[in-house]
Amino acid sequence: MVKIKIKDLKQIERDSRRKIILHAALDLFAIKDFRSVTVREIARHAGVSIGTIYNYYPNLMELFLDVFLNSTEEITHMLDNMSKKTPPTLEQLCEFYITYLNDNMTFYQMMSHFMLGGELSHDASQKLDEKMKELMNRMETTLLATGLQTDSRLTAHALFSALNGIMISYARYPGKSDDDIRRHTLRLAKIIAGIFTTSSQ
Amino acid sequence: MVKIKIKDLKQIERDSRRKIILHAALDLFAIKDFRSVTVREIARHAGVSIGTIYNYYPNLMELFLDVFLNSTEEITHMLDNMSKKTPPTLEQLCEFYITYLNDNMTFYQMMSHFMLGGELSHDASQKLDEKMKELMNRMETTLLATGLQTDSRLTAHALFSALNGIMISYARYPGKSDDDIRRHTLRLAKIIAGIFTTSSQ
Amino acid sequence: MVKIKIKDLKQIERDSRRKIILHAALDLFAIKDFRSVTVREIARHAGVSIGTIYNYYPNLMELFLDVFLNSTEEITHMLDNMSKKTPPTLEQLCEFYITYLNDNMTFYQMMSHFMLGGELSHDASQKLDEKMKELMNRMETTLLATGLQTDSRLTAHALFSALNGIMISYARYPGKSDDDIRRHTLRLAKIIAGIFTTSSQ
Amino acid sequence: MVKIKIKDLKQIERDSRRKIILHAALDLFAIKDFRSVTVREIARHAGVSIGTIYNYYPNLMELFLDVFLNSTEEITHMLDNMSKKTPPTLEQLCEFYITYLNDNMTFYQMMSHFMLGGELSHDASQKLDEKMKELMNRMETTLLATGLQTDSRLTAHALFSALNGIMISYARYPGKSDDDIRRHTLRLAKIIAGIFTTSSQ
DNA sequence: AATGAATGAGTCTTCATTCAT
DNA sequence: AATGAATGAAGACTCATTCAT
Repeated sequence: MVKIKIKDLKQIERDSRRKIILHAALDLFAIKDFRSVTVREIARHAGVSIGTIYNYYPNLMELFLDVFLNSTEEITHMLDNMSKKTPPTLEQLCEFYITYLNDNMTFYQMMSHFMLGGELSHDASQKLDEKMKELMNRMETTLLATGLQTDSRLTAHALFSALNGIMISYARYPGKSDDDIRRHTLRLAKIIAGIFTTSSQ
Repeated sequence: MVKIKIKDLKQIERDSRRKIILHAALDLFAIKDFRSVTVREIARHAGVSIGTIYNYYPNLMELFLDVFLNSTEEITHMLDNMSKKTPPTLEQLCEFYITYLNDNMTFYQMMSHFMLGGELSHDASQKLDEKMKELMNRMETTLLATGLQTDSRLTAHALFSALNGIMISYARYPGKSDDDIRRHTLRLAKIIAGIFTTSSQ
Repeated sequence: MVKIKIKDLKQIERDSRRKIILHAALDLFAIKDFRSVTVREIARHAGVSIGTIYNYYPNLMELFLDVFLNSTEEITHMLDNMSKKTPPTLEQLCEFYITYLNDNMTFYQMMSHFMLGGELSHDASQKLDEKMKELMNRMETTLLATGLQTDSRLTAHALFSALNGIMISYARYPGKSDDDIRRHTLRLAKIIAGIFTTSSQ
Repeated sequence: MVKIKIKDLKQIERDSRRKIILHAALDLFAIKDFRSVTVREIARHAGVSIGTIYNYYPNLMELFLDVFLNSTEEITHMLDNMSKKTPPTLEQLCEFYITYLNDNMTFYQMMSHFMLGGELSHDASQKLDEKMKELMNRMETTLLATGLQTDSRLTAHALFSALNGIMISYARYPGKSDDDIRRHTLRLAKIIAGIFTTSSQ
């Protein structure tokens, strides 16, 4: 009994330290491109040693992936919370997602990175796909609620694609402020929502 | 008279060597992630010295950008050629673009890179935007031909976003062959085309 | 208690390794111009990796500066040791300094480098000036002991200048052996000493 | 007859182009450390091609040396012109030389470079020594006029050394303006002049 | 004589990862 | 479990000089 408790405590401690590292990384991504963040920086920012980082992650990529997966989870949770009161309309879903992307550019950069070039271990790949599927489920649910009759899964993919694509087109617009970009990408999100809604009905 | 000819010849030679370098790079991108291609590799592959690379480009990024801009131009040209006979339908346009992306994954990776994190010089940024606009023009034209009445520019952006987004979602699908991915992304392209067509009419 | 000791030991080890690097550099300077010594050479000569060099110095220049500052300190210490028995006469001081310069040509080259073109960080600049002042103090003391009444600081500067200048004029004399140069510069040192002595009294 | 004239004209043209290159280099040295000036820069600034530079100088070092020797000659000429009216006092000589050094820091940097590390060809070395001797002659003459009886050559060397040394001590004084440095080095020059005068009499 | 593109050896520096303590 | 010094492969880029035209 006592043993189990200690074990649990240890696990809790381990988890919390892991979270500290995670958030240290996240903090840094807010101020610079994640590809240029170094282990040393993360260690210093987290107040731990470099070696400790490697006690929690086999390599940097896995840490980055963990940050990404956590964001994906966060999005899913937030969507679920939204749904508790009233299921969101397609437009609300799109707005929410684009707002999240604007607030977390790193999330989008990482998605690009992992979905395209990322050399992921089989295990990591598995986890990634799982989280993505959960996110896709929420999109499909909303699409179905909108009245979509056929190909709901494919259409969810198309919607997901469309929303992600918005950032690629507008995240970097020369001479525009962050606010301009936010406003513009939201407008595009509404258009996408409108098109998918019309065509669903 | 002779002088002018010599000058021209020099320019031609310069252009052709530039192209050799460009294609050497392109070749390498076919077998490995462009971010991991080195100057040395490109030089060796092009049959020139490292120094020569820097005689044509101030740095690696500019070379990469040139490769990207050339691809963008190529797409635009191909679209224009298609249009000469019969203006393409929206579905044809989408199919064409996704096919191109499947054949040139590097193009998509570069787009991600430059549109998101790429530290471009003002000059480079300018060129990039210009080429993107030209591509957007073609999309808008097709959308208008489909019967779209309002917000044609914004809708073109939305379409462009949606198509680009397809790759992010499916370029890397665990355990799927290139052919599977091609088939799948094309199916998504058709769905997107369908949705945009329906909503335009 | 034990902890403190371990800490101390670590510091000692760190200092000693730093010294190893320092002396490896110094060794190399004896056989070739310090501006042409590479990190690789120093690393190999010190028996450490290149990375280790950068663990101790942020860049090559700082290492070079450290070598220079150590020499300056060495001179100051040697002068202090000389003074313990009997304060040196002006002539002895001049002889000693010129002898040191002959034995350590790199010291003089570095002085030229850092005092003229060296792009030093503010911090480095500070350290440099501090050490130079300490050296100047010794010169001033000896001048005062010689009977100088006025402008002792300025005169110390003038003396320092004059001695340094000797090397610029004679370190490289075509067709002369090291011994010839040593003899010649020492003769000039004596003349300088004589002039400053006469004029002080 | 005609042939000779053409030959002469060619020589004149050659000389004038050489001078253009020389002054282009000199111009650049005014704005940046001579060690960081590249052949390309000089060529561009002179309005000639890189190849042309190498038609006039076997390598960069020789060009730098030429710049240096020209400066030395200039100093000698200026001293001779001063002497035409009234032979300068020792103080005037010192003031003049230090003023020149302040106005032409590159001259001093080059002197350091060539006298210390410069890998000069035998021929170049010869030329260098010759010019230096001529400069030394002027110093000796003035010293003799001041009343110096013995060791005039050695004392001239000592004087030369002392003056040169002034710059090494003060060319880089942290937080001082160019004007401050000029004033300070001139003050030191006067002290040197005073000391050498007193001791000569 | 003038040109300037081509050359490529050689430089400093970075940084993920390891492993002895 | 935590530490952080050591490692060293690898990269982009420079620039004096050459030489075919």
